[in-house]
Amino acid sequence: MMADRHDELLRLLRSRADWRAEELAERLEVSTRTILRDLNRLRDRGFEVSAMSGPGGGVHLEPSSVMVTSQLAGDDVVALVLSVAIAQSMPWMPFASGANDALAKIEASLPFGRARQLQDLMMRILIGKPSSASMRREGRIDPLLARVFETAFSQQHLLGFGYHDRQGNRTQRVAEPHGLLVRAPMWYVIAWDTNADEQRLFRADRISSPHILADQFVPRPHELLRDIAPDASAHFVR
Amino acid sequence: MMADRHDELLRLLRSRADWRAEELAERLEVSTRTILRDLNRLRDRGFEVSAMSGPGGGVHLEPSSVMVTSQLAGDDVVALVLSVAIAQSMPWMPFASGANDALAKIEASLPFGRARQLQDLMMRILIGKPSSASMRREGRIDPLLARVFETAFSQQHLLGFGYHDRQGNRTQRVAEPHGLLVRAPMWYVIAWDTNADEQRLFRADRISSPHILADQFVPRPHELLRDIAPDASAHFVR
DNA sequence: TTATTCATGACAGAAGTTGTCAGTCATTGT
DNA sequence: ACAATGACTGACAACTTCTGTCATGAATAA
Repeated sequence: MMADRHDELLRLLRSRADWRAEELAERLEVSTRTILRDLNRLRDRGFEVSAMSGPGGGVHLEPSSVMVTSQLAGDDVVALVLSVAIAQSMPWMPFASGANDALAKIEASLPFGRARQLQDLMMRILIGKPSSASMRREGRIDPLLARVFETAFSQQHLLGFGYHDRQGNRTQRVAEPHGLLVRAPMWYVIAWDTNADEQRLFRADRISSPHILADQFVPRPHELLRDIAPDASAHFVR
Repeated sequence: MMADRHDELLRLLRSRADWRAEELAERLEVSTRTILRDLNRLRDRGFEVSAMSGPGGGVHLEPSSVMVTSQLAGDDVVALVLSVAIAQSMPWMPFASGANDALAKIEASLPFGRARQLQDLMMRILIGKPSSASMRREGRIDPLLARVFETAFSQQHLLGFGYHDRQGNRTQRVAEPHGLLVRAPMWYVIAWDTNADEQRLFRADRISSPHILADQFVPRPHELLRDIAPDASAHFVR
C-alpha cells in the first residue's frame, strides 16, 4: 500500500540528514518521479521537507515535523515474531534477549481476537537448528516462493509447484501447506502431498514455479507438526 | 485521498461510542458500502472494530486498540531491528519482508530524539554474510558475553576479556567496543585494542570471562566500521 | 414474522498511481 | 560562461485501486 511507502520514506528521512531523491527511489524500489510526488504529499500532510538543488544538494526533513500515529497490522506482527525467532535460533546473539521483551509488549497490547489469530499462525511454525554446512552450496530459492507461500500458508490455499528431489527427478506437486519449518538459512514447507496422499517436507530451494491454487484446505490438527518437531529438534515459535 | 477519510473515520469512531454505518456514510459523504469496506481496512490495520447487527446495533471502536508502539523502550527497538536484520541476512525467508513494514511503522512513531539515538546505535552495527561452514564446529560463546557486551557497547565502557587466538595463545585484552559485526550464527566485536593500539576484530567464541571496566571511551567516527564493511561484504543494519 | 443493521460478492465505471519522457530552474565547480 | 548535478513540473498511457449499485445472506430485536 502507498501509506506503507510513506512510513518507510519518513523513516529514511529521519534516519539521515540528507538524501538524494534518486537514492530514496532505489531504496524504496520506485521511480524518482514517484519519490518527488511522495515528498509533495508529505508536504501536504504538514511535514517540512526542504530541498536543495545542484551538486551536494538533497532532500531534508525538519526534525520538528509532525508525528505519525500508526498501527501494527496482523501480518506485521507475524513477521516480527518470526524474524525474532529465527535470530534467536542462533546462540548468544547480543541484544537478542531484549527482542523478547519487545515482542511481549507488542503482544500484550494486541486485542484478544487478533492475539488468538496470531497464535494460530504461530502454532504452525517450527524453528529447527540451523541447517548443516553442506546446505550452503545448494541452489537459490525462487524469489517468488516466499510471497506465494505466505499467502497460501496463511489463507489455507493449495500450493502447486515443481519439485526436484535428490536424484534430480523433477515432478509436479499439489500440496496443502500446513506448516513452516525454519532451519536457518534454509526453510521447508511442511505439507500434505495430495498426489502421494502422505505427509512431506519440501525444501525451499528445490521448489520451482510455485503458484496458488483456487482450492482451500482444512487446517489439520497439529499431528503433522508434532511428528516433525522431534525429528528436526525443532520447537514452536513461542 | 483515502487515508484522510480513514483518519476522519477514526476520529468519528473515537468521538462517540456507537455509530450506524449509514450515519458514518452520511458524515463522510460516501456510500454505506464504502464505510463497511473502510471498517474492514481498519480491522486489517489492527484496530478492533466491533459491530452488532439488528436494531439498536452499530459499530464500535475498542479504545484499547489505539497505540501499540509508544511503550517500547530504546533497547527494545534495537533488539527488534537487529533480529530482523539477522533474519533477513538469509535468503528469501517467508514473512521476512513484512518485518520491514513493521519496523518502519514502529520507528515512524518514535519520538525524534529517540529515533536519532537509535540511529546512532544502528550505525555501529554491521550485518555480514552468514559465516562459513567450518565455523559451526567452533567453541560455544560465553553465555555472559552477550549481556556484558550489550552494556559496554551501548554505554561506551571499556571491555576487558581473555582472548585465545588461532594459535591457542591466551592473552588478556582491554578494548573499546566500537561496533558489532554479525555473521550469523557468529558475531564479532569491532574494537580498538588499547594494548596493541590498533583496530581489531574479536570473534565472540574466542572471548572468555568478559567484564566491564569503569573507564569510558569516545565513540570514534565511523572510520573503523568503514574499513571493515567491504572486507566482510557487510552492510549497515538499515 | 418483520424490520433493522451489519456483512460480502460481483461488476462496471470512476478515480488514483506509476513510469517514462521532455523540459525548467537552481546550485556548484571549472 | 559553461557543464554537470539534482530538485521540480507537466503530460500521457498503462495499470491498479476504489467506489457505487445491486443482490443476497446472516444476526438481532420487537
